[in-house]
Amino acid sequence: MEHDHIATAPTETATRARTRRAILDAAVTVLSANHGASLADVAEAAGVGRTTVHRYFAERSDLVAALGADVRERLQEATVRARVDEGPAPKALERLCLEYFELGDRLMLLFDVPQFLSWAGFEEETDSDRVLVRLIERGQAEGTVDAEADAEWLQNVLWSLLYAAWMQARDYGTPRHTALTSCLHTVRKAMAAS
Amino acid sequence: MEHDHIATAPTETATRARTRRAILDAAVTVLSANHGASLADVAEAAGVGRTTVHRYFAERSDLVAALGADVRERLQEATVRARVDEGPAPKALERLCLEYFELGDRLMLLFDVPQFLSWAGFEEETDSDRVLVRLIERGQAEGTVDAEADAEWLQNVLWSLLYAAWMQARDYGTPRHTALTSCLHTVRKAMAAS
DNA sequence: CAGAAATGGAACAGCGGTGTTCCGTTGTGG
DNA sequence: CCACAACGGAACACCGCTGTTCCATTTCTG
Repeated sequence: MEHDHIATAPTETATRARTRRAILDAAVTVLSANHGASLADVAEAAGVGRTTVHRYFAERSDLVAALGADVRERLQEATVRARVDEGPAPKALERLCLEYFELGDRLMLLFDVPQFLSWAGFEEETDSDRVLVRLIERGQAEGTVDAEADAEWLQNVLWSLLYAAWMQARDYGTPRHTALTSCLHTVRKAMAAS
Repeated sequence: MEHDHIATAPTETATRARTRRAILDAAVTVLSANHGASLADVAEAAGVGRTTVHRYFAERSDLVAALGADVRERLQEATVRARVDEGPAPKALERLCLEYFELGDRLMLLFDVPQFLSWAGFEEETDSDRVLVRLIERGQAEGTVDAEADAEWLQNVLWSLLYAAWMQARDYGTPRHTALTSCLHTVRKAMAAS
């Protein structure tokens, strides 16, 4: 046994950090396109040997877990950037959409492979999820967001529309900017107070 | 070789028709829950031997193809039942949502595994898809549906929301009726003329 | 009830992905 | 420049799924 990839305390080399990122990024691309892709596919996409992938992530589940952690981290950062507590709720929701949309393929993983986050993070509800629900509830209290709809449902609506927009940009040739604009338009209408 | 499962002309026995349905139904359930499920899983869910599954569908791809055909057929029937050409577009859209929602797990397959339909049916756009787009365009011409949004985008919106609603009923404990009501509410708002 | 239809299950070979080991090669940093 | 870290690739055993064959058993049907 005696794996050298656990990367514990000793300052992880810059080299290692780079290849690690390359693998994770490739994994996002490959796995978001095909959930059942083999590790060889990931390795090839990362421009790395299959062995090396195993050096960094002993088992497939380890890669998935790391992927989950990575996505969750970026989600967290995006949430912070959106400054959800500032200004009217609808504007904050737009900022949030914008930031989340930038997550790109990682968005697909979040949606398609709930195991990624539930498992890896163990927590069913991400921090970001809670932030989003609270934002919606704030809007409902403000009277700027539809209070007739359940906050959790509206949360799902937002995710679904983001997913739809990204898929439209990915599978159909729609330019990302166009898809995002449509998405924001619909989100605005769907969430607006009645 | 000499397979007896091709089920050509000779009036398919009632028995065979029943087990065939059992397998297809089980496949919908199992595969919608887990795309990578084995044929043994499908067989077990259908209360049938793995051998029997292969007797009806020689290869996995044959099962998938039959599944695609089945789903497309039901989609077609649902579309007819919705009488999309009658009355104002928004009402017709609601009827369509209602019918599509009843497709249940089959909905997930439609969404999650586009290959199912694209492949099997070979046609990228289902008949039902075209009907939906035309309905939306009719509404836009009538002035009863948001004309600022692209019809194809609104089509995706409807599918996404249906998906979200079904998922909410499936994964979270939300009663189907509640989920459907929320869904219709949001669809109405999202599609409404601005 | 007898024959045919339909099924279940065991058993088998083949395939592809996985996880691991070993060793030779590259390249990075002190 | 030289030692050590990092990597690539071949090779291996293992496992689960697949597709197929064969035969015994159950279940329709005339």
